[in-house]
Amino acid sequence: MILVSEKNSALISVEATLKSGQVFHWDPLPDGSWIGLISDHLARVSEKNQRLVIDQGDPEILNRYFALDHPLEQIYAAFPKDSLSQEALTLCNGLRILRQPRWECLATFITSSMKQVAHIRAMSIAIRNRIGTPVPGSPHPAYPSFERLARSDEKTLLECGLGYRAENLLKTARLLTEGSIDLEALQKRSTSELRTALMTLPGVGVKVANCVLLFAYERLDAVPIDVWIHRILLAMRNGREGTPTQLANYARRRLGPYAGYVQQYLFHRARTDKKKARPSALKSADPKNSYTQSRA
DNA sequence: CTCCAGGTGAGTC
DNA sequence: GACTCACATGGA
Repeated sequence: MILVSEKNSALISVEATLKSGQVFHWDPLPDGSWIGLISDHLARVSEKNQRLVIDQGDPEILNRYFALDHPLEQIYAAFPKDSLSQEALTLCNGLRILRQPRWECLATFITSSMKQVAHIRAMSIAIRNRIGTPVPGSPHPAYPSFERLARSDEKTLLECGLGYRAENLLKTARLLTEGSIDLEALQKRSTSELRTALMTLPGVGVKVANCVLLFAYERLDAVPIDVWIHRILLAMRNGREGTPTQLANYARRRLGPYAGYVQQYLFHRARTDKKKARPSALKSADPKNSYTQSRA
């Protein structure tokens, strides 16, 4: 057992990080630890005193994956001062934006459209069980490479519950196999060039592209705007609607230099809120939603 | 039963 | 650019 983050005291909440809807490839074990695959690298981790404990796996790979070098103090200092952002910060303290393998992240988010987090995970596990490559000790096979997935067919993916997303995932896997786009080489491009390139792939619109930018390319200012974040932005604007472009600009200004981080805290907070912050709850004149009055 | 979910792409103005 | 609509699936 290795206490990785002891030296630099890197704060982390493993549970918030792994359950925040940025990754779908970890399973909780009865003893409180988590087992998962990073590509085909098997790892088991747990948490002690808000520090990462590596029970199994390569520390170098895991350090990088869990982004223990992200300057959380600096990121927290840059959080907006409104009460909703500050509440999310308190409730999700230690949540880190991962550095995920590009393809896995891209593939899972192509399947994410109009699906709940639990469904996305279910589809991913179905794909892994069906056409993934087995890894000894792992509860599920590794996610198939794009070359491997490209050799599959639409019928198989439909049987994994993908519905209309099957065609998009298959086409994207085939484009990558043909070499039309090199996911690794794209790392060197500017954020906007990278976003444009990703959006040429079937099933990748601006929201999925921003997820991949944030979760796999370390563009910490990228803000995916899904239905939850859309609702929150509206509340921050006192209900004032806007075009997608206007809301994106607003989010960037309002959430600051680490807008992607703030967004993930807001997203996780909203989804795990015991009060079940449904659309109606956010729009209501409930005095608890006092953040609607605050300004950064 | 209806409603919703980490949206996208095609058609249209 | 922005708006409208269809698109499969499964849980609440």
